[in-house]
Amino acid sequence: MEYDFSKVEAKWQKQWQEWGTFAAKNNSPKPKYYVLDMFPYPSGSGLHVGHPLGYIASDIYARFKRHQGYNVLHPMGYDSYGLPAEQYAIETGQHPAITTEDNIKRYRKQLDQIGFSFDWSRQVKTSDPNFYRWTQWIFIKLFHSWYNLDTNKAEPIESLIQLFKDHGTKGAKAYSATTLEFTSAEWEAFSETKKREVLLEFRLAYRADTIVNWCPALGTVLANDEVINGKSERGGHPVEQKRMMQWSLRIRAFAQRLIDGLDTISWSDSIKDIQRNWIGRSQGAEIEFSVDGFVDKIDVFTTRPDTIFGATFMVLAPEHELVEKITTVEQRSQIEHYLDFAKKRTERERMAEVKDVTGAFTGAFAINPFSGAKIPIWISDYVLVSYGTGAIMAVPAGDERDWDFAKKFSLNIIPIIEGQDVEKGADDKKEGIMINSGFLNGKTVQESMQEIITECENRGIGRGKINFKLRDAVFSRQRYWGEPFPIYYREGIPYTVDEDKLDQIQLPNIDNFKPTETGDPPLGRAEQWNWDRKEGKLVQNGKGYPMELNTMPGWAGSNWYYLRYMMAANSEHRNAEFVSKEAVDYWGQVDLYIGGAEHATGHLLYFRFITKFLYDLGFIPFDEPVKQLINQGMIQAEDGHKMSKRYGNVVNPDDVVAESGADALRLHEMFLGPIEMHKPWNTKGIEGVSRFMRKLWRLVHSAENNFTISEDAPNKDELKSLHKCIQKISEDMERFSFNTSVSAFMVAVNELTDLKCNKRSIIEPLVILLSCHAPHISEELWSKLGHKESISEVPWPILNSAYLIDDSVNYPISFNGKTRFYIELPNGMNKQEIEQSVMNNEETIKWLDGKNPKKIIVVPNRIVNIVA
RNA sequence: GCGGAUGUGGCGGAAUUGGUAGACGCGCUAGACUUAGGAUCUAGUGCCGCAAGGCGUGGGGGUUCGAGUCCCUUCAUCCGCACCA
Repeated sequence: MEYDFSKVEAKWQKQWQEWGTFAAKNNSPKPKYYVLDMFPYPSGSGLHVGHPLGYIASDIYARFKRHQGYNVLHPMGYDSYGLPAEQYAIETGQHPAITTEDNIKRYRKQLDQIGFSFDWSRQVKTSDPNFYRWTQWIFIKLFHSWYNLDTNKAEPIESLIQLFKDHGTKGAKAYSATTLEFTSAEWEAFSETKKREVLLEFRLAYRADTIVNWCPALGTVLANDEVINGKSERGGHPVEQKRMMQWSLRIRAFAQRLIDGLDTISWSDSIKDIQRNWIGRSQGAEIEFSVDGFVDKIDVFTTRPDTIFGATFMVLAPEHELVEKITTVEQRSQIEHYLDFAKKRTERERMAEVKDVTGAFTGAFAINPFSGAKIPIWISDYVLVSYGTGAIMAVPAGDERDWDFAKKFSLNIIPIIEGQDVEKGADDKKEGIMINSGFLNGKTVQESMQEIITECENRGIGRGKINFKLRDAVFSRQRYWGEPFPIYYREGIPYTVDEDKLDQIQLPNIDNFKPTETGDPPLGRAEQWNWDRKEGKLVQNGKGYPMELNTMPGWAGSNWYYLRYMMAANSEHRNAEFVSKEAVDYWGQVDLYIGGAEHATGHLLYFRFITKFLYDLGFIPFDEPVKQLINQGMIQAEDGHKMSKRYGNVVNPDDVVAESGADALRLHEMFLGPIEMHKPWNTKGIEGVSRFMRKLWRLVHSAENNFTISEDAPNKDELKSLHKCIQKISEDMERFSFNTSVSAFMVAVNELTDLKCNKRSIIEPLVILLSCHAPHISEELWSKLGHKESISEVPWPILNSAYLIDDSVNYPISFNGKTRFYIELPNGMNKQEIEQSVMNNEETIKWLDGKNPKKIIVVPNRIVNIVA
């Protein structure tokens, strides 16, 4: 046997562990670099060959940065709370804590044998009480905070209470979903309970009766990003809309900052666009319409206030609060019929039947505040209660949906921009000259847009307004395997457990993970799940105050886990703070984050939000978690399908490592293609990288497998091969082009094999270059070369570009852009000299065939093109 | 419908600023060594053609001495959002 990878790899993995080679130090004179992976959910099926792709890439980069002299933080952990473990528990009765621990052991074993340079001493598990007490602590901070629109940041709730005391609601520009008005005297007169109720409207973690995604099969509510096409992300079960009392996080308050922050970070355009789209900012105006015969007004949101003279009817969402009130006796049965229809229609049906216009007339009329016209008020489910005001002014000349609606129900269509043909369809272009629009006639669309808003403001019936699609994040789940809320209830009002008592609020042990017979979440089965305030501990049910029965969603822990890694395992503050000031000041933002793009609207949005929140409160010195993000592509199965147990096409990295070794797996995964692309696995192809490593091994081993190294001085060709490789690998590292570096290694070893080069001065730097991709064989050769320390912190080889320059250049000679032959010319000739040599060449004369060239283009060191 | 990405040999892919298209690897063909080889080595391998030569980066057009690369247009595939007023 030539190179015994299994022995060598096991040896170095053990050695690194003994040496503590990859432990990051929290006090180091070196510059810091933080390379983070998205930590895995430890599922029962273990890792397949696609999972380590991003980990290999980040590991290569982390190792590269160590060679460059950085103090690198490269941690790993487990996102160990979540649905699958609990589903498994319901099916088998196995406690999720046990299965999760088993899965973690298996993951660790799988990860270890790939040779990652993780600092395992900093490992986090989101289901570990020492971790989740800080997830609970952040929740408490959210609960006790509000969003100040004056300072444009989150602040402790005490400052809002002070403003209410001093000035009532007049004093505070506070973000809230509702509009409340009271004076300071009224505030002071409120009961304690009333005050708490009012504050709940402003807290960043709040409990409210809202329409949520309810998944009956999973028995829990889900956040918007956990619902894909009307089905649950986990399990693919149907999801319905339901009104329920739930905890939410007021992420909407941060919508604008979440958009603005994208300009400050290097993430892919596609992820940024997905987030912008999801946040869904749109600029327009909110305008008030009065209802004929009622004192009530209807607010509408529109992005085209300029078209208001063309608003010939109005449409309310079926759930709009005024529908009941304004419906006339004659129209009552029709409206009730439609409400019934709309209620029964599922989200999926509604989405599938977009083309099919439906609606009903309330019998009521609104007054167009500008044209003065009486316009009919309809209801239809194409208007969504959750967006804008749940009501629109319909301008059929300018909006396709309004046009379809008007056509279907024979409603009036008035052209408002010159040249519109309202018989053919709607025209939504923002250009042209206004007509039929009173004082706007003759003005451009752009002018009118601003004028109408100004006029609305003057008349007190409207104002400019920005709307967001982003909805607050539903934060409670009717599940067991998650963080318990540090919340108890007095008279139905939520109170937080004191921060210093959080060690008491651990997930209680139960043995049945289904909802209770009364429909409560599984925590309803816990025997001691009431809070004794005075003693500061959990007590038997029936005593004290009842605790919250919901748990937090799967993504609660990943909101902030990257900060916890900064705390060294032996830090004295570890149990006193979620992260120490020294640690977060030193490590700062994550410099490089690698993970899947599927988290674009979930984790990657939520943890930006929580980062901004913690920044506002002064706990951390930055408001974006990650400077640079890379989304690795998926490795598909060889048949082009997604790798999945269902198709039986899963390739297990354990098998690959057993058969070809960890270095081969690492090199092969990188060699498959660019890190961000999806690409199929190729079982045969791994032979190529294995051959490459054997070839490298043979370069410095005799036929009898004895290590042989020459101390001779290198020649020009050998130096050129090496320095070409230094240049290529260094450039590839900076642009994360790990596939091309593998080919550069192969080129170098092929060339050195041809040159029969086993010289120390060439092999040593080459092994350093390779050590990021294939650390085991590199470490072995490094030690054979006589070094006692690990290769991992040896300085990166320095490029000398003088070695790259050749004595001569082989010029392709092309005629009209087509290469015909080559001429070898000495390096350093100027344009005239090159042209002279080419024109005197007999091949050139032959190809010119007596003609005079019209033009000769000489690009030194590149090409000569003759235009004949 | 809106937004984003990707199209290059039999396959994965390379070509960083417009300058030798197909690096590197897989596969395939032939040969060497071998009792044997899924080991190793040598040579070859974009397509058509005996050759000279011609054609080639999804399709069509353009700019340029020169285009995979820039511009216009079109098609296909994948991903995200979707009656968002």
